[in-house]
Amino acid sequence: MLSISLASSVPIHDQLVAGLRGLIAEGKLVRGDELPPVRQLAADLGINLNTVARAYRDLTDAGLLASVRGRGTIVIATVERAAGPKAEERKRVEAGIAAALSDAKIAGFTREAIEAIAVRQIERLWKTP
Amino acid sequence: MLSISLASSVPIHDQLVAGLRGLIAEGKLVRGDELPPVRQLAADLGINLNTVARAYRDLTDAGLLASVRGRGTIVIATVERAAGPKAEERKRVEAGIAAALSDAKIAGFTREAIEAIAVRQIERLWKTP
DNA sequence: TGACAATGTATCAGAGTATGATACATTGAC
DNA sequence: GTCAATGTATCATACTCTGATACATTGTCA
Repeated sequence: MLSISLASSVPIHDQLVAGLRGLIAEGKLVRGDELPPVRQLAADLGINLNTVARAYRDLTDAGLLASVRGRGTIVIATVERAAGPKAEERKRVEAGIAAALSDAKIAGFTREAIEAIAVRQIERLWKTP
Repeated sequence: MLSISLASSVPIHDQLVAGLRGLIAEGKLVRGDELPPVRQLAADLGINLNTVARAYRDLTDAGLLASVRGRGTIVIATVERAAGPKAEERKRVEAGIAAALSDAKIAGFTREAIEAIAVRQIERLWKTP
């Protein structure tokens, strides 16, 4: 369900955060779901338990997860929020998309190719099943 | 023309690389343009010249810039490439877009909002003036 | 009720990276 | 040919990532 790359320059815990955020965004993890214990996930991925704990803590601080010592970690994020995104979040999101698209442009992607990729991913994330 | 955030967790030289890639992708920097000397750009941004040099070197290694000792640094990237993007680049680009969109989804963006943002940015980058 | 397993958290160490201060090498102009 | 301008190399310091290990909390079950 989750995969990481030890060769990548992006920190492992950031890869985990991105992966878990992706699962939540896709709806594969919903409010109330239990996450695997840090030791189990760490063993499955061949990394240290502290690295998984770091990712859990980051997402807990971000308000997406909740951890209780002795019990475990669950998802508390709800994708549909009552209030819309804040200005700060909008800025961050736009910057992230701009960086990805700039990269695509320089890499030689045509407008049609990048539009296809974007549309497909948006449909995958925002589809109403 | 370029701005950085010292408070951000992303390294300064990576911010510079992203910013310069963005300028190249937008066409504000084209093949042959001279970049400011590392000392000048460093002074303008209030950072060390090594940090700017690092960004220049990264982009030189990526084939976007060319530096000559004593002369300066110029842009050699051409946005329109003869060959299409490689599979590895496609994977990287898709991962970047997926991360940005997942972030947007969890932040509460609606499909319409994120589509508008994506379309606007794609048009800005790929417009044919 | 008490012992124990399961789970998250804290502490510390080693390796790597980012940033900066400083010195060096190369180019071109006068 | 000297000198200013520019990129590059070297070294130091602080910070971060990852991991090894120990601790604290929760719940179960005999």
